[in-house]
Amino acid sequence: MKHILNKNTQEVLQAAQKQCQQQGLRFTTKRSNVLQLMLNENKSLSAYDIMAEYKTQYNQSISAVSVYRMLDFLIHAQFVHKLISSSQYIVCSHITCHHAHEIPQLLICDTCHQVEEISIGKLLASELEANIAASGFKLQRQQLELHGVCISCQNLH
Amino acid sequence: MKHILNKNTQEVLQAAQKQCQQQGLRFTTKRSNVLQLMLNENKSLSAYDIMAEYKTQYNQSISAVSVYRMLDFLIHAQFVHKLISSSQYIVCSHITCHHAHEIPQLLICDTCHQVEEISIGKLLASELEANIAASGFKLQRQQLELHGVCISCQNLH
DNA sequence: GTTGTAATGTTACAACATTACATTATTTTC
DNA sequence: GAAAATAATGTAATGTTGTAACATTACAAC
Repeated sequence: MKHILNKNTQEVLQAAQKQCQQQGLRFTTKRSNVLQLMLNENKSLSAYDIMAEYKTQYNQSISAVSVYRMLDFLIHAQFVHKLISSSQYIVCSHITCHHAHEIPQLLICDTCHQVEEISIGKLLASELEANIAASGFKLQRQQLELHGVCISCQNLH
Repeated sequence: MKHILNKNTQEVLQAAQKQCQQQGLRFTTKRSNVLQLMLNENKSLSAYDIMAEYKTQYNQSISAVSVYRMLDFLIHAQFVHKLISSSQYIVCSHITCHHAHEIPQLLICDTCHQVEEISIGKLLASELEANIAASGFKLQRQQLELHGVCISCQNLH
């Protein structure tokens, strides 16, 4: 299944703001700045990367704790994914989409840190779940993170 | 597919020793101790857990650095898996098996830290790979980590 | 404007991991 | 078997990621 992906940063920011309004969440300047910063970088970033970039781009110091809190907010609002496997953070590719979010399957390039987000097909998802249910196991986090090298980095050598 | 799983600790240790001999790897006392310790605990452990357990079980202090080095060794020898998502380590369930290792699918219980290792079916694996190959992405780490609650912990409430 | 709640700041620290260099143990070579 | 080479382990310092506890500031509701 192919989705319409994020267009420009402004559009995504406006969509985010609108969604927050509708849900009664505060889309503060700093939260918006962090999201904007992450949209500009086209790759996953650590919390400390974000802290440094914030300082650079907005000429204002921000503490690590604040970054983590803003990331928590953005994750709960479903604007950002945490990559557990690399302790990094990336904007969700589907902020401007309106369909329900499926199990995200994240292809993480270990060379350039770009992340491609594809949704796992319904069939595949149900097979995986059946495979798991056989053990009586109850899934919590539904997110597949797969590490490798993206097509651009393969071509570089 | 169901495999014969590890039997008792002694048997696994002997199998490990034999495999090291065949490959010219040194299965030192401390490496063996660490593996034994991990076999005794029926759950995943952090490097610092292992350090503490080592002290308790062998009445000898060992540094974090050494633990990490021994874990590296055990991982390369394919005796141990690293759970990226929780920064913990667990003995591979297939040390005494002789078939080629398939993509491990690890069901990690977030309550008791027990890990069930099931091998992903060939069909499912090829579907996943096809899904990924469509993006030109080249997989590196082939390990699926799935978090949830195991059947025993569900029954406890 | 006062008050209550949410957001952010500050400080301290916990947990996980690596680097650099020293020392010890084992193997190899002669 | 002694010297040299290599592998394993020890020690100290530090880097990275993340959280806890509490203070302060900003904003919304009344």
